[in-house]
Amino acid sequence: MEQKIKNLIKDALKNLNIEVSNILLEHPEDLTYGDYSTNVALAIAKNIGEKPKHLAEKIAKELKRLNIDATIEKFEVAGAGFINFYLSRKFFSGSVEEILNKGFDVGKNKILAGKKIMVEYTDPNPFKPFHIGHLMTNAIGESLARILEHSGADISRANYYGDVGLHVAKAIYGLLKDTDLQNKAGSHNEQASNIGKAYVLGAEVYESNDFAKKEIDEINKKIYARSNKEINDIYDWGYKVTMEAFEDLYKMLGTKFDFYFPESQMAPIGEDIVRANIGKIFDESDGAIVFKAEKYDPKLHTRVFITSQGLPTYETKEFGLTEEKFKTNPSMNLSITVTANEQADYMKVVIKAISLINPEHEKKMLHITHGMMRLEGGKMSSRRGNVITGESLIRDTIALVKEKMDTRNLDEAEKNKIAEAVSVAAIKYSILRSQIGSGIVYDVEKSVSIEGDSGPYLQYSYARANSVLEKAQKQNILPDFEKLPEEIFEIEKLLYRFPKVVLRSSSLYEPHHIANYLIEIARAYNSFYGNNLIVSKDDPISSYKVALTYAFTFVMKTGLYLLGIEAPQKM
RNA sequence: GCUCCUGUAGUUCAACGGAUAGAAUGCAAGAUUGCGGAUCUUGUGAUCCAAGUUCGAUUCUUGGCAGGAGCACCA
Repeated sequence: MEQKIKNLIKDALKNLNIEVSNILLEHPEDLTYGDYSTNVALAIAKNIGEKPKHLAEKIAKELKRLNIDATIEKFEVAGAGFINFYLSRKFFSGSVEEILNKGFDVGKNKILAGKKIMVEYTDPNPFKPFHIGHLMTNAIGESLARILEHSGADISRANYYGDVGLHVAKAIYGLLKDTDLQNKAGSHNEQASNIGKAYVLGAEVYESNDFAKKEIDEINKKIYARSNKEINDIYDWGYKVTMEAFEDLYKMLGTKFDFYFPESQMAPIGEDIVRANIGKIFDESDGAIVFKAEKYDPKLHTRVFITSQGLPTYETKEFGLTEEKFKTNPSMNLSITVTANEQADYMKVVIKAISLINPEHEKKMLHITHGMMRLEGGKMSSRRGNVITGESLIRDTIALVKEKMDTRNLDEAEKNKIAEAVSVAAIKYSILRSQIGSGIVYDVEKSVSIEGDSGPYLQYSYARANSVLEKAQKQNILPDFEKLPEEIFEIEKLLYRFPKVVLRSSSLYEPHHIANYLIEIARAYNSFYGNNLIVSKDDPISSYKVALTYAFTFVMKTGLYLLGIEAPQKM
């Protein structure tokens, strides 16, 4: 449709002997301005030396002479020189029919067809708590992965985790000091939670107590060397249960990773590359191997790649990770890493270094950063340990959802499943509703109690539409396009725009456009629902309203899927 | 001190350089003998400041002010 209108405008301009390479056609924000709008007259008026409005009138006149089919109801000149197009009843019923044909494939496009893209996100470390920052990265990464997939990309999901390092030593120190925390009686979630506590304990004394600090450094060396049986046993157990606990969370959050990259294996790969380039790209400074990025870009800074003690830093490991990613996926077109924005500058330095060694890799790397997730009450730092864990946040949210739920025809298992889906929706929607760059303040109470701008509201709209369809099925009213209403409902004017919203989210790597769009269609559908009796034997257009309801459910469920949110039939 | 990000209704967020700056929530008023009241309808209310570019700036540029993040052996 869009192309059709563009061609029409092009033809009209040609008749006026005007050549324009790029015609901007957009959906006006305000539906009263029509379904499509172009500003060509405004854009070219100056070059041609005419008043925009006058030129718009001329173009409109020319459009009128062209053969326009029945999908366009009318068009008119408005404002400073816009030409607005109003689509017809026929177009909208056709678009609803198209959505029904596509089903859950609605909104798919092929702009990334044939592209292999890896998305790395979440990245929690074994032995450390999975905190709400990980939850945020996961929500964003999973949504991006699904959106890009919907655009035809061949997506793989990757997880990078610190299986060795000081944080492990801190946790093991804690476990050695407080052996109760080694209790293996509970579920792996409970055991992982104890290990998290042990980490907090170790992290605290590392800062405050020099003696403990030395002890932890010793443990760290023993972990690397695997020289102590007791430490090895604790390590193997702790590694296993914390990783298992993460998998439980991923399952609940709807993520399945294809690749796991452990830091311990990335480090030597990176170290080889760094050491091979000392004197060329890397310099020695105070006994450490550093990269002076400011030599190449004044906005960057120097970072240590190998410490004066000879240990590779995170920078070097990232180097190895990049190498490994491209090695395991030779034909990869793009490697996306999602992290919090505190790593933005650090990553720029690393990527700069990579560009000097392997410019091909650098061109295919994209770092997407997001703001902090905060709760009422301020800061959190995983190093200091005063964190809110992802699991506790979900648990608290579930408790609140259960209080609010209408439990009439549900058994306990079903109820739990739905409460879980609603809670995950509440959290994910709070994260994905706004631009990912800036931080969010998450208020558990509000995320579920807010009406009208929340994940649960979207799910509720979907579930209610499903009830309508159930009733229609019972009365044997099937979707049909024979008899059409005269009125064009707002919901119809929004539903056909879904593919364009997906396209936008996908090309800008911004999930929030979909979140905002879903709120719009939920509101429009609820309004339609409130003002119309949809299922009615006596109403000749009931079949069309049922078709419209089906279309809404397809778009809503697909949209929620792209945000990583489940849409239960009932709730 | 330097670098990056963000400043929009009371609050939380939108707006590919375009029209009367959209929603949600809050507040005020109203609807429901129908399909799920976690609903619907109406009203209320905002671009941090100052210059510049442009036919047109919330958007781009510069300078302030305010908040967040980062800046050498942590990740």
